[in-house]
Amino acid sequence: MALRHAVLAALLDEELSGYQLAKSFRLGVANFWHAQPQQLYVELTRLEKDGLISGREVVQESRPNKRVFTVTDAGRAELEYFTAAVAKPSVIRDDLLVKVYSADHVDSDILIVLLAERVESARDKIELIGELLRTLRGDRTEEEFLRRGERVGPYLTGLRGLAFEQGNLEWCERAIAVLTQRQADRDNHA
Amino acid sequence: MALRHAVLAALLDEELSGYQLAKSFRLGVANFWHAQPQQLYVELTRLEKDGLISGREVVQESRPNKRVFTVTDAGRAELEYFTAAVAKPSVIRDDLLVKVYSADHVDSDILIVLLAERVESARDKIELIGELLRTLRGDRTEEEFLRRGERVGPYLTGLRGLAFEQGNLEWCERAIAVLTQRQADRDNHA
DNA sequence: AATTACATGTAACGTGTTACATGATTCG
DNA sequence: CGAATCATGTAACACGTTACATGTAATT
Repeated sequence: MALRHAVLAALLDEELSGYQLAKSFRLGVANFWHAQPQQLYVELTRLEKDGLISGREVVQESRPNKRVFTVTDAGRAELEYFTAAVAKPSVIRDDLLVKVYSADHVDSDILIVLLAERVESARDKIELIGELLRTLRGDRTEEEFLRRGERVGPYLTGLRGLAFEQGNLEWCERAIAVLTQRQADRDNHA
Repeated sequence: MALRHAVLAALLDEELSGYQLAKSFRLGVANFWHAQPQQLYVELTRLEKDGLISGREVVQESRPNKRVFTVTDAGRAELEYFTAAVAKPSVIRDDLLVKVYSADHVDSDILIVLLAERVESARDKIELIGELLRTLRGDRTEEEFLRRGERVGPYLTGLRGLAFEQGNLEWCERAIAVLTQRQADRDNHA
């Protein structure tokens, strides 16, 4: 059981449809849990069947109808139970790092291009999370919000995501510099 | 295909047995790819069957015999092909962050304990990676090593892992401070 | 007119985790 | 004498990804 709790957490403050949930995953939740929209629909079905969330149909005009979900008491209990259990170590999987690990055996040019692309996507992500955080805290300062605001949970995880992407950015730039330098040295030598 | 390339990358510089590979994953590779030892044995079998690595039996006295593996030319080609392909965005999954996301709805005491545990494991990890990096660079300075050393790939990914764990550490401490503060405020109010 | 956003699902397949299974040797 | 290290695997199950499948409405 895994995605299950991420979904429950995402539905705690807001009643969401599968589609909106997917959006929420792309933004906030993605900082610590990835899921394809399709997987979310499957999970929502399961959670409802297990009585941890309950759905209700919302009729819309000029938009397809949708089903929105809220966490039930049983769902809240499940989340509390989950929270009390020991946290498994975090899982990371990153293609790009696999490639960099092989740096001494593969073409550096390609790596530099891929690293530069990652720099760009990190920048975008930083921008996005920045907006999310601004929205959450409104016109309060961060200090003030963290002290008295509602929804510090999402804010804190947002901060982690932000730091992660900044780490990505800095590391990618460093890696590009190193690989470029080595390439220049090698060329001079030849 | 996923773990497959991480294994190939890990076997590039060194001939390793399944057991040693598992160790290598716990240390260096774990910074960007997680795998259970069991999974590695399965993957090694598959890779050998596909001709991407080749194994040879090493007879040992006073230790069980083992099979060590090297990457074949086909394996190297496969890695190069993989490297040239676009990198998928990195995947993160972290139980602890799911819990913190729910911070406004669950017991903070538990969260603080879990965060403190994570601080400890981050410290351990930082220690471990530090040693790994020192081993890799020998008596050279980092600058010097990155410029002229062999095996900069593993070194660079090590640096990323280090920064990641330091980010973890700082963030956990911040989160603990925030949650503690809020709890104190709430108690004073009551 | 085309693209993006809204809206929801199923089926096949690939991947990963956990539990099960075994056994020798070394270190504290 | 018990725990950790060395050493390798299988089987059942859980989880996740990709491809397939469909259709309306708003925006550019």
